[in-house]
Amino acid sequence: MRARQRETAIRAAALRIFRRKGYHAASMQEIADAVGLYKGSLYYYVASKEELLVRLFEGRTEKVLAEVAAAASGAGSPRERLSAMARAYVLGVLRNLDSVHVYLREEHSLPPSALQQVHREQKAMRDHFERVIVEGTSRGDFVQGDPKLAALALLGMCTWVHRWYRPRGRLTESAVADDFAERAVRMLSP
Amino acid sequence: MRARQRETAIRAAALRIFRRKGYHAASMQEIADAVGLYKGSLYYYVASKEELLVRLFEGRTEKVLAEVAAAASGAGSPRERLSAMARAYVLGVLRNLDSVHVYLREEHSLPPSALQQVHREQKAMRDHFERVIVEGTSRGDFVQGDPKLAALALLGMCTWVHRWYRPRGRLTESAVADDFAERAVRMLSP
DNA sequence: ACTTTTCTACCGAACGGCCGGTCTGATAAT
DNA sequence: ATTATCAGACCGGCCGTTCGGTAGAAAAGT
Repeated sequence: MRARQRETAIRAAALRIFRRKGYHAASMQEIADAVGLYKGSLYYYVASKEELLVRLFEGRTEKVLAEVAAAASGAGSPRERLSAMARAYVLGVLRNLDSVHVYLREEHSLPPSALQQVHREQKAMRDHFERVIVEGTSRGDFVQGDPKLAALALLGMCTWVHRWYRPRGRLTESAVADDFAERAVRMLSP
Repeated sequence: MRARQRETAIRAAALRIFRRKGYHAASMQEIADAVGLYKGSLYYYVASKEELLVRLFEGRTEKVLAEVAAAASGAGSPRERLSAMARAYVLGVLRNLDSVHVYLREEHSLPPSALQQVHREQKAMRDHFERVIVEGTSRGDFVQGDPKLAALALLGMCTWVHRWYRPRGRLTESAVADDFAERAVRMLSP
């Protein structure tokens, strides 16, 4: 009931503020102000500032990781699958800009165990791409080359959209995702 | 004389520490410890923590910006020039990993005027790439497409190397730069 | 040659302020 | 009456910053 909404509101405010100012520069007071509470009252919902940050990381990559995994092991040629993966990934980034910013920027403000989890997720994402790239290369669909480097190049290109995309700008999320999916495939095609 | 060395040492320590912990999480005490001074003594060399950060940004992009500009307006086909630009850019990133990390991560810890300067530099870099891409496209060397998006994709891919490159790892700086230069061209080739 | 002053580089204590976090008594809802 | 929720004062601690002081070298005066 009300408590649930509060908790959601607190998390949402924290995410917004952490993105804008960074975790360390943000104060619990600001978050409290944003949800209309006094600082002390936050601790009814949250054990600590750090725990709040950790919670913001939890489950954030689940959805896009699942989508990319599905595209990776779906039907179609490696080219088609890679395109779908890139598209899903870019859309995942664009639809969660605040999360992505915090996820990438505050990684090392996390306690060790949470950091490990983040690294596992990132590796899982890389592995999906690498697998499809290897497969496509062995079939001759993709140019020869270091598949690890290829995956990193691709993910870099797609991750970076979070730094320049403006939600109410010239381009829709879909337009960017489509364009980048095409580029991803072309980058690997002979 | 000695003062000069101290100042250099302070900046170097600050850069290292800002990269490892982030600007706000780092304390003047740590920087003082790293150079063997008391934190109060730092203020003999530096007006404030913020000024220290600003100084770390100063002139950081000058060299690579000049190299990329030279490659952009050099001889050769757009393909060759773009390749040289990407190579120069990647090398610039790889050879200044600490600076790049701080540059990208602490951008918005800067006072407004310094932030403006950073944005100008970033725009200048984008413009160089965009110009060559437009030229190559009009000559038919590159595929049709949004040149702004192309530049952003390319720069994203190349900038992202700072997140995964390990100086004493498997790959030399040159190997990565060469590989990425090739990928950059391929991404735009029909 | 010897004394005195000036300057540089640094010390180290202290300061005000804000931080994350705690505590308690009041309030509002049931 | 009981319980869930919150207001607001409060704490210790660390933060960036200031500042009076000083050792020692260099420069100037005699």
